Amino acid sequence: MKRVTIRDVSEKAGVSTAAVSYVLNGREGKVSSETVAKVRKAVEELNYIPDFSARSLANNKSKLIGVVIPQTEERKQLLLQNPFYSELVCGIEARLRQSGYHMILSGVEKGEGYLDTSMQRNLDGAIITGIYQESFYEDLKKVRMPIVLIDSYINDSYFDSVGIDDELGGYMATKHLIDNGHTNIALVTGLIRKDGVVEKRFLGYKRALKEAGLFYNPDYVFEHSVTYEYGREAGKLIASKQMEITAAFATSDLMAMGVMQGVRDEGREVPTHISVIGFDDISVARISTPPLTTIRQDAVAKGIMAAERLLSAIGHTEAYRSFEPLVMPLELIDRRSVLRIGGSAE
Amino acid sequence: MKRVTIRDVSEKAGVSTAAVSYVLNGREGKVSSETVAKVRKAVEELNYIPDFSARSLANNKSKLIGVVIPQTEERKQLLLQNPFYSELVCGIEARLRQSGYHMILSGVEKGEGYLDTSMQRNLDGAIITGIYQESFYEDLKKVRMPIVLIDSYINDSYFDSVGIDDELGGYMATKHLIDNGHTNIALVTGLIRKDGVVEKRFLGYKRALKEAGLFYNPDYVFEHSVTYEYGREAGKLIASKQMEITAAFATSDLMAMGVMQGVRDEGREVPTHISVIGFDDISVARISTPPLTTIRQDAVAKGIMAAERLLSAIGHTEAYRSFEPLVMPLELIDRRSVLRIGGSAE
DNA sequence: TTGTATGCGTTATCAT
DNA sequence: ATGATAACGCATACAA
Repeated sequence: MKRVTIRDVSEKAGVSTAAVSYVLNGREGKVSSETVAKVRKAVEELNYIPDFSARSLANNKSKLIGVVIPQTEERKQLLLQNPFYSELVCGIEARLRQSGYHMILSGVEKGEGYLDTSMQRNLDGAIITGIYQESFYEDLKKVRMPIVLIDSYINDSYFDSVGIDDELGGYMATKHLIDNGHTNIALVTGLIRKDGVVEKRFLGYKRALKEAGLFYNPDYVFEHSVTYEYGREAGKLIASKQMEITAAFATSDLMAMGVMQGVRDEGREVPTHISVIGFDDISVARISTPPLTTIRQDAVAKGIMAAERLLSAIGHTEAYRSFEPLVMPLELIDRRSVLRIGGSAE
Repeated sequence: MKRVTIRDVSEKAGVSTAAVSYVLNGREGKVSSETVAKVRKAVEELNYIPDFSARSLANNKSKLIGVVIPQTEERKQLLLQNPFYSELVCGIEARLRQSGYHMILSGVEKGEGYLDTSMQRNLDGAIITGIYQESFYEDLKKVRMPIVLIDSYINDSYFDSVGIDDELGGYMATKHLIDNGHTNIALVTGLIRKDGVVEKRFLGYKRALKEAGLFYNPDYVFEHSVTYEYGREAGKLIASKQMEITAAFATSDLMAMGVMQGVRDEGREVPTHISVIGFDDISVARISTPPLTTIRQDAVAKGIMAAERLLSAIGHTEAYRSFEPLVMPLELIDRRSVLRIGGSAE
């Protein structure tokens, strides 16, 4: 299929390429309505489709957004297995497409930069989730394109960001357990990295403890990787050891599901023997046995808002730095995995 | 950050732009090793990054692959909620990136073409999953780029394809139930569309029935949408009605999970009262209660193979039509959701 | 082996 | 209002 160029259109319509370019880009005010009609007709008949590569070369706009999500360390595959990221991506893509943008979805080798990609592709902007080493963000800044960080506590006014109040979330979860009479509460979590979301949730956990006059016991924190498998392992430990633990706060639903299974592996029941509360409210949380009590955040909405912000930043050149970080709401979803114990009042 | 061009590099190195282009594109044979060294040095020092837009304009190669997956009808969001697609995408992206390609992931409005996108972006190829109207495929062919279809029974030698033997899968699942003494077997499925995968699974279901001398009873097929919700509804019907149904084959795990819940909603148990077998082996199948017996396919591998085939097709210009459709293996994973009933042998 | 010049499709500048 | 024409950055055919 031979490519139809803007020149073909201009010839067919009997006008200049500039005129065609004008009507194609909505600057119809600069051209007579008669010319507009002729051009539209020619475009239609020739089935003209503009070449974004050429366009990008001419004006440095690609209508392309880079979306980065974390990947598994071993197999270098996207972390889409975690439904949380899937939903995020769904939201982003839908919103972007609605405005005529496309999304390049990729992971990034750890330690490697994203500068190459952004420059090669003339990206109009990027949405970054996950947490990377500092040099990664420095690179990003050099490119001078709008960037939205999701779930990042990088404190740099260059970046716009959307997230949740993770500290509050951790507090809410732990408080809920405490309100139900639990005093020996485990924390099951992925690696607690500086400025990461789990660190904040961890902080919230400690705050709730302290507020209730409970001691923080380091032996009660099970920290490893954000996987079902590790959650299960932790669950086994919690259920088997001669510990007084009666409840666990898992910093992600994926892990919470594992914890519940681990508890069962040891012949004990959730919530009869061990109560469990998760974080995220991924779709399986609703359908697990028992249905998981959790802190809900709306991942799809998060993705949509991130895209929204990015698009608006792309529109308003250089004025985009003025954004306040966007903090999305949280909600406690009380299902069946937490048991009220003791005789404590509400 | 001012863009460093090939001209900057050539000047710094004291050679021509052609020389730079040669060493950058691996045609080092055309140039003295001394020049190569000078160029490499200059590239390094200037931190030169080629512009893919320009490259694309000059030689019609974009290093960009279009990946299309189905989307929800109502909200126009990607079907990534279904873990099956997530895994597919993971595999595709990982393999593509490994070869220096990027992926534009998108859904496509129903009825709308993909021709625009492919031409605008100068895509080097595309991977399509899902089933679309004929005109969609016709458009695709016009662009004359390599295309791999996943899970499609479009019979057109232009397209390469990777999939599984869905008929066999349906047969295996149904046969397994029959082998366990079941004779009244329901089918719970999404819309049975011509040339779609579920149609084939449906055919396999009927073949197993016929082979066992069982009658095909249209009242036993529950056909609607591929969702947990509908599965649940069907499960309720199956468990409540005064039917003789003792087992159900759900054409996707997502639905199978729903069926199990629906059965429970009616106060009955899986597999005690109703046996359930699914399809796909998504990750939650392993951790459901009870763990789901299912027909396993490896979605990640499917994605990797699709990407692999596409890349190879891109390499061998126009010779790519010679491919045989790739059929990936299937495996019955026997867990705990199917009960052996009656006194049948084997 | 190396350099020059042209084309790729579009936008934007500048005359007309 | 409209139409030439020069970038944009790279690859490559061709000349040296």
